[in-house]
Amino acid sequence: MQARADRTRRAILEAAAETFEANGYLGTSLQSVVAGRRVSKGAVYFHFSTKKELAAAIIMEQQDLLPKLVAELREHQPRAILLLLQVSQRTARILCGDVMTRAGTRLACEYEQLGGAAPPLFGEWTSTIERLLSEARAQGDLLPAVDIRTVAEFIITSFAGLHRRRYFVKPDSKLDRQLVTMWRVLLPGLVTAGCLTEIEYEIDMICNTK
Amino acid sequence: MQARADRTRRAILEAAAETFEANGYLGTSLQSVVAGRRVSKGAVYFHFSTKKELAAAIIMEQQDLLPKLVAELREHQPRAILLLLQVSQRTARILCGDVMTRAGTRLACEYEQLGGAAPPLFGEWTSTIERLLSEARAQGDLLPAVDIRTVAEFIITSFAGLHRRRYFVKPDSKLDRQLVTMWRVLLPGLVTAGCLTEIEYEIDMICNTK
Amino acid sequence: MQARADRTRRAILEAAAETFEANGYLGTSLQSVVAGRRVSKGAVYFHFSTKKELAAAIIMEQQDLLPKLVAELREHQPRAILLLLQVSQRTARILCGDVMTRAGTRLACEYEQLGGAAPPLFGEWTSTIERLLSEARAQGDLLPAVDIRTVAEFIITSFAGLHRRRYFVKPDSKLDRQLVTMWRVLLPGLVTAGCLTEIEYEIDMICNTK
Amino acid sequence: MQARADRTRRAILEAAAETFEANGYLGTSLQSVVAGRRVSKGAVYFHFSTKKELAAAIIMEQQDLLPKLVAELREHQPRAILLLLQVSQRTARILCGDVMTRAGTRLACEYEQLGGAAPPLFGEWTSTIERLLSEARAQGDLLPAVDIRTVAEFIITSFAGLHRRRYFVKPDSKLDRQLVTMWRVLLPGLVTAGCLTEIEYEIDMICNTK
DNA sequence: ACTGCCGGGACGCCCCGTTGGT
DNA sequence: ACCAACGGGGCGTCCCGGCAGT
Repeated sequence: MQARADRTRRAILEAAAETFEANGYLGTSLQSVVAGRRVSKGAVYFHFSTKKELAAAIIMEQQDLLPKLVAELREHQPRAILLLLQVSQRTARILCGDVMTRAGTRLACEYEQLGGAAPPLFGEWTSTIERLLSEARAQGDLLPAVDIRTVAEFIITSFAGLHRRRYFVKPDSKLDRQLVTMWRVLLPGLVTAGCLTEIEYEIDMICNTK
Repeated sequence: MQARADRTRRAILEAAAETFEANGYLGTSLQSVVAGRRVSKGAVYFHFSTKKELAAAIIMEQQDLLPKLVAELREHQPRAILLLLQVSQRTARILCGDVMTRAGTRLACEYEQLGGAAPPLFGEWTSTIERLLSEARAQGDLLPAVDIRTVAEFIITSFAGLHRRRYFVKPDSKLDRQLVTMWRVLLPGLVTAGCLTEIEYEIDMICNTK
Repeated sequence: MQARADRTRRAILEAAAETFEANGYLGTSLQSVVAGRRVSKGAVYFHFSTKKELAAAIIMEQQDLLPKLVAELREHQPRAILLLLQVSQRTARILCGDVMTRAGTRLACEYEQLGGAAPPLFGEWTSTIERLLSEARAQGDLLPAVDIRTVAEFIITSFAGLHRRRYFVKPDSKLDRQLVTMWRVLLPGLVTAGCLTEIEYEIDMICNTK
Repeated sequence: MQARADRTRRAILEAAAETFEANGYLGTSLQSVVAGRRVSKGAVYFHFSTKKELAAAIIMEQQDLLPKLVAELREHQPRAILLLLQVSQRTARILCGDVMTRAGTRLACEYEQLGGAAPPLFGEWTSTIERLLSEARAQGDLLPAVDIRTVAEFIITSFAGLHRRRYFVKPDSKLDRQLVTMWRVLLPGLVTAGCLTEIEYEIDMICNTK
C-alpha cells in the first residue's frame, strides 16, 4: 500500500503548492488547501504533522534543483560563465511552468514566518552559483574586482526579485526578456571585456531559444 | 485636541511599524501591535478603521521619500547619474535607521496580501528612478542599449532585494557594502566607459561618506 | 441655556427612538444612533449616563399615554366599554404615526434585555385597562364570567402582538382593520348580548373614523 | 462515526436552546452557549457555520410541531374546533416542558434580528390553524362573519403573546389557566351559539386534563 | 497501515459601550 | 457639549489531535 500512500502524499504536496504559491504561508489555511481538491485534512496530518512541516517539504523539493541542472548541462558546456547563463535560463523556464517550484521559492522567501525552521533553499542555490563563479574565475573570465560571495548573493536575490517582481511592478512582463536584461546589465560588471565579446552572441541564443 | 490626536496617531503608526517590520502583514496581530506599548486597541480603531488601512498608512508615509530626496540633493549635484547614486545611498541610510521606512517597504512587497488595495509605493519609486535615468541619458552618460523602463524596475527590485536579503541570506551583512557591490556590478552595464572612469572616484566617496 | 439642552435631549431621544424601533435594544449601537444625525456621542452621555438609561427614558415617555387618553376622552364618553374601544383606536393611531411610541413599546417588550431595570410600561397600561373594565362591570356591560385581571392582560398582550405582528406575519396589514377584527372576536366573550347589540354600530364608527 | 456526530449536534442544539431561550438571539454569545456545558466552540463551528444558522436550526426543529400534533390527534377527534382546542393545549404543555420549543418560538419572534433569513415558523403554524378553521367552517361550527385568515393570525399571535407574556407582565401565571381564559374569551366570537354550548363541557376537560 | 470525520481550544479582527481632558 | 481614547469581548475560523472505518 506504499504506492497509494505516495500518490496521496504527492497530491497533498501539489494541492498545498498551488495555495501557498498563490497566498503565501500565512495566507494559506489548511482548509483552503483541501477545499475543492481530492485531499482530506486527515490525510494531510497523517503525512505531515504540521503546517510548517508541509511547507518545509515543498521547499525541500527544490533543494537540489540547481545542482542537478548544473550536473546535467555541464557535459555540453565546459565554460562556467555560459553554464551559469544556461542554468539561469532553465531555472526561469521551470519556474514558469511548475507550481511546486514557484511555491518553493515563495516559501523560501517567507522562511522567517515559518519560524526560521525552514531549510535554507537559497543558501544551497547561492553555493551553487558561487561554485560556478569560482570556475569562471579559474577560466579567466571574471574581472579581478569581483567578490564571488557577494555577487553570488546579489545574483540570487536579483533573480528571486525578478521572479516575484510581478507582485509589485508589472504582472505581465515576460520572465525571459527580463532575464536578458538582467544579464546584459550584470555581465559588463562581472566578466572581462574579452569574455563579454566572446559570449555576446550566446547571450541572445541562450535566453531566446527553447 | 488635534495635537494629542496627532501624537497618538504617530505612536500607533510607530508601534505598528515595529511589528509589521518584524513579522509582516499577516504575521502581525493588532494585539501584538498594542501589547507592551502605550497604545490601546480602541485608539487604533479610532484612527484606522481596519488593519489594512493601518498598513496602507505606513506604506503611504514613504510614498514621497525618493522624490523629496531628489529635490533636496539636486541643487548640489547637477549630474543625474551621480544624483542617482547619492539618492540610493541616502535611502539605504534611512532604511537602516528608520523602522517606519523599513516597515513601509516590507508592506509594499506584501501588498498582494493586503488585498491588492495597497498604494503603489514602488510604482512611485520606479518613476523617480526613471526620471533620473532619462536625465542621465540626456547628459550623455547612459549606454544606448539601456532600456530605461526595464532598468529602473530592475534597480528597484534589486534594491528591495538587497534590503530584504537578510531575511534569507545573511542577517549581518552591511547594507552599505552591498550597495557598493551593487553599483560596481550594475554601472558598467549602464553607463559609458568615459562616464564610468569619471565617476569612479565618486562611487567610493558617495557610498562611504556621511 | 436650558432651552438648548432640552432641544438636544429631544433630538437624542428621537434619534435613539428611530434606531431602537428599527433594530431593538441589543441590535442598536450608540454609534448607529448618532451616525448621520446631528447628535454626538458625547451629548448622549451628557444627558444619559448609560445606554440602558436612554432606553428607559424612551419607555418612560409612553408611561402615561393611556391614562391621559382616558382622561381626555372620558368627558365625551361615559360608557366605559366604548371608552375602551376609543382608547384602543387612538393608541393604534398614535402608534402608526409616532416613532417614539413605537420604540417605547418595542423596548418595553424587550425589557428583560435591559437588565430588568426598565419601567413597567405595560404594567401601567394594564392597570388602566383594568380600571376601565371595572367601570364597565359596574355599568352592567360585562359578562359575569369575565376575570378582569386576566382579560386586561390578555388585551394588552393581544394588542402588543397586533402591533408587532407585522414582524412575523404580514408586513402590510392595516393596524386599523386588525383592530376591528380583534374587537369583533373579543367582545362577544366579554360583554353581554344586550350590550353587544347596543354598541354594534359604534364599533365600526370608532374604528373607521378619523 | 455518524452516531457521535449526531449526539454532539443534539447537545449543541440543546445548549444553544437554553441560552437563546433565556437571553434571545442578540443577547446570546456563542461563548455563553458553550460555557459550563460539554460543548466546544469548535464543535459548534463544525455543525453550524454561523450563529444565525444555529438559530435557524432551532427554529426549524419546531416547523412541523403543529402539523404532527394535528395528524396525531385527528383520529380521536373528528370535530375540527375541538381538535383546535386540543392542539393548543398540547402545544402549551410542550412549551412548558421543552426548552427547545420555547427557544424556537422565541427565536421565531426575533427573526428580524436574524437578518430576516429565518424560516417562517409562524407561517407554518398559521397555515395549520387556517386549515383547522376551514374544516370547522365546513362542519358548520364557525360564525359566518369570521375571516379565517385574519383570525388564524390573531390566534397565533395571541398564543405567542400568551407564552411570552411572562416576559413583561407576570412571570408566575400558569399557562394552562391563561389558555382557558383565552379560549373562553375568543370562542364566543368565533363559533355559533349552538356549538358553544355543545363544547362548553369539553373546554374545561381539554384544558385541565392529561 | 492509511484515511477521514469530528471535535477542541485559541486567537484575530472588528467594534461596542464607556470615560477623561477641554 | 465633545473629541479622543480604552479595554473588553463577539464571531469567525484556524491549526491541530483523537477515534472509527477500510
